Amino acid sequence: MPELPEVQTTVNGLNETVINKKIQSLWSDLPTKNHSRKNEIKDFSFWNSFKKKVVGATITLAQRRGKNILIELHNGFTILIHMKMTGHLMFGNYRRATKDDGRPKHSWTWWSEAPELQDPFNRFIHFVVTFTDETSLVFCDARKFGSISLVESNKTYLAKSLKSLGPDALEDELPWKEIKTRLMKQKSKAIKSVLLDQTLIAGIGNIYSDEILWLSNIHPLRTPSELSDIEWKSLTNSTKIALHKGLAFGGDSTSDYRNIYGKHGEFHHAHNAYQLTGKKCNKKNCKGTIQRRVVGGRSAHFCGIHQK
DNA sequence: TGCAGTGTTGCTTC
DNA sequence: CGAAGCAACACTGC
Repeated sequence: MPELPEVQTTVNGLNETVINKKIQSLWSDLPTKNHSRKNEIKDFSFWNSFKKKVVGATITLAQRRGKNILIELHNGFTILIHMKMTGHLMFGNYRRATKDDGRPKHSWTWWSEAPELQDPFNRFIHFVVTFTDETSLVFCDARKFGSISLVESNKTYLAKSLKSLGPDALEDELPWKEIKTRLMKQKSKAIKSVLLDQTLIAGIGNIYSDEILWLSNIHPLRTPSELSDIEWKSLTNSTKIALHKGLAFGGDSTSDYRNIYGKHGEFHHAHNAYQLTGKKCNKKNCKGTIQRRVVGGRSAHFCGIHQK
């Protein structure tokens, strides 16, 4: 489930692999006629105009805003990718699978000789950028929730998915007072839900919100209006710690996340709360047990003893 | 076997 | 207006 650390890991990988590569061709099995998602490649007519603008272009830079990936091209356009729940990008020597690969066509559309890129999830590759040197960037997305679109690079602020984003959760100059002011805009909602609101602060998802609240000793049902300044400072500090820890572990592969080289992240071995229902709380001297409870339609995992 | 659960976002409904 | 529910999709686990 790509959240800020996973998206940043992917963006770092893109900058290590695809910069200055020229796009030779595009393939996708997502576009269908008259898809309701206009301005995404899922819509057949958009896919045709997308190809016209992107084929022949050279990649100059990859960036992240919240959970969005921006791939800038030299020709003034930027490819916008959101991985949603199960998406991930991988780079390598891929080719269309053939009968000789010994696998049923329907379960293995693209193939790579590299052992680390031979992943069962590869049967969910739905979008492929092939470069002039015959390497490829593939987008793998089991549930097809991901979105791919195109914007003019100097008008990214107009893109629907970007214009309403709050400040980035990893922005260096984001003091606790700023976070307090932003999150107080939803002062009577559960803090768990408020942390997930991308318009208030961008990049936090369900995994890291659980970890942040566990670290800052705050119960997920507390509301912003109840928090003391000490707790706001703690929340701010914990946000940085949890996200940097996720980054240091190369992201979280609880679900199907892979980095650009096809490797798992390791953060799911380092959780203190997320999906640890029934486990003893790891907090020093805490006798609590992790419990699960639905908050604002999402599952929250927390320790009912030290999170108050 | 069947169905709840899994995350993210945006749209619809009340 | 805001909150709640649902759709997009596929697979896992009970």
